[in-house]
Amino acid sequence: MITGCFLLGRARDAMTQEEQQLIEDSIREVVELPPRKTLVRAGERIRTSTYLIDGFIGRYMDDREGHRQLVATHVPGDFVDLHGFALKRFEHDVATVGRARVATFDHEVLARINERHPNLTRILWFSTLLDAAMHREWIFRLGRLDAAGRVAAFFCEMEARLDMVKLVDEGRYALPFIQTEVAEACGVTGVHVNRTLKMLRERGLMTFGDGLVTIHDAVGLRRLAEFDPRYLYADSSELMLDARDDATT
Amino acid sequence: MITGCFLLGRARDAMTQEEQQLIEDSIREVVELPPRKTLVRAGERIRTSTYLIDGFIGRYMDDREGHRQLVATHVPGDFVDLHGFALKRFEHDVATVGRARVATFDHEVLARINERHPNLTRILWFSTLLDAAMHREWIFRLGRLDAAGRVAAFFCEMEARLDMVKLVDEGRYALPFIQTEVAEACGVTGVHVNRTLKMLRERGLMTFGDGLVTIHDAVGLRRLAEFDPRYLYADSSELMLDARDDATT
DNA sequence: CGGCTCTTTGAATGCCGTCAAATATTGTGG
DNA sequence: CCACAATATTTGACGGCATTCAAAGAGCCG
Repeated sequence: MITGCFLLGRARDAMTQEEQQLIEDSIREVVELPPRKTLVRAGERIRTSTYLIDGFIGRYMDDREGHRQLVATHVPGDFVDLHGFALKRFEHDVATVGRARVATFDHEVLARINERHPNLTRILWFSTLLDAAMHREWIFRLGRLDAAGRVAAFFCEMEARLDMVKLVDEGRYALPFIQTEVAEACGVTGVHVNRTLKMLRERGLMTFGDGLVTIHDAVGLRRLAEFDPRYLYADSSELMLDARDDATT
Repeated sequence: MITGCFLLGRARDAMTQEEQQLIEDSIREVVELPPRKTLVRAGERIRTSTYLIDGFIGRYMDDREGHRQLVATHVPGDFVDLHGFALKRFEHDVATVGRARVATFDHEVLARINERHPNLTRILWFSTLLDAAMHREWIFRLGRLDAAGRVAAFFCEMEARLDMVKLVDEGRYALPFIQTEVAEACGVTGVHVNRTLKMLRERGLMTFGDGLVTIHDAVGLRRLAEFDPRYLYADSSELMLDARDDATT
């Protein structure tokens, strides 16, 4: 395994041995990226897709005054730019948060997979649908929750997603974000994130500092965030098997 | 054409004659639905997908107190539940807004398409990616725009999407929403939507009442909304052709 | 040590939510 | 067709959460 990491982290269970091998053989190269390195700018023609092996990547949109909104975050095991295969252009920027290691795939090989491997295509499709499910959850949070709920939800989601790829150790996980970046994800100001973190700390729910998150009261934090991890479809293998039922019917 | 409407509205250009026919032959039935009819509830096992021929459909999530957030809206020509084919369960409800007419597809036939028609599969995949692009735009709006910007953006997006399927006549289009529903889409209260609409009216930007939207100053409205329609990929046929380039390379 | 970035805290402003009530519109049954 | 209820729209007053502006402290690196 040249990636040195679970390829397609969680989707892996749904894939056959050959499919896993095929994906791995399709990698063009593996690259190390520095922090805050922009991979794709809005409007550029995209010819490769990126798989995140290690580190964190964000998708950003700017308002007229240049204020950023983080519209998605990616954790190790995410096929970050898979949708670029069909969209060809993004309406947003893509950049690393901390340092990251990624594998790149040319669109020609994805086109070949699309052409010849319908089951694998569906798994890839599924992984882009997960992104959409997370988007919907964020729409809900930004529309209905106050700052505390949003910030709590952000850390709950990161915990749940990182846990799926074994990057959480007893409620603790590394997250190379600064408070301003959390703010950009939650649609609040950095100052207010700071106040909110203080409140979460004082209530004994969680702490965040130096790129390390520690969740002390997962139940309380999830209640504040109205967090229900089902939207992450952690039991995706079950669902994909369901899908195979359809196929053979 | 039994649907009496453009099938797959905008994606149609990217499809061959046979592909269009195949989709049409895959329809199980066409159904009329009353206003506020729930099609799918969160958590239910989904076995069919819905294509919206006529009317409007929304996707809803509720907070703990029962307040709704509209996380997506669908206009005629949208393949509303296509992602249900791979997800099998939703984390939200799906319901009509006004009355609607839909076509339903069994997942078995979608599985067959997935299995045997890679190009058509990619087009369907693409259409789910458009939903995700719209989700991202809404995340940006909810995170960065004030109430006026969000409400303006809502009407701008509806105008642009309905225009693609020829449902806009000189800046006027039918939209069977009440103010509360606009509020649920924009993450503000109904009362405040009312004030915002008054302001938009007084500034000569647009009017909304009795299910009819009239845009008087599209440029001004779009500026207020920071609206750039590129995220809707209206030139999708161009992009899909690009994709075919990859395939034949 | 000095400059940089990040975090933390305070004070004042303001946008939007909540509560409340009046008006307008739609729907229903007699 | 009217009466009445239910639903939508509109407007006002008040309060609170979050932004903005400002500045002080903390950590890091050359």
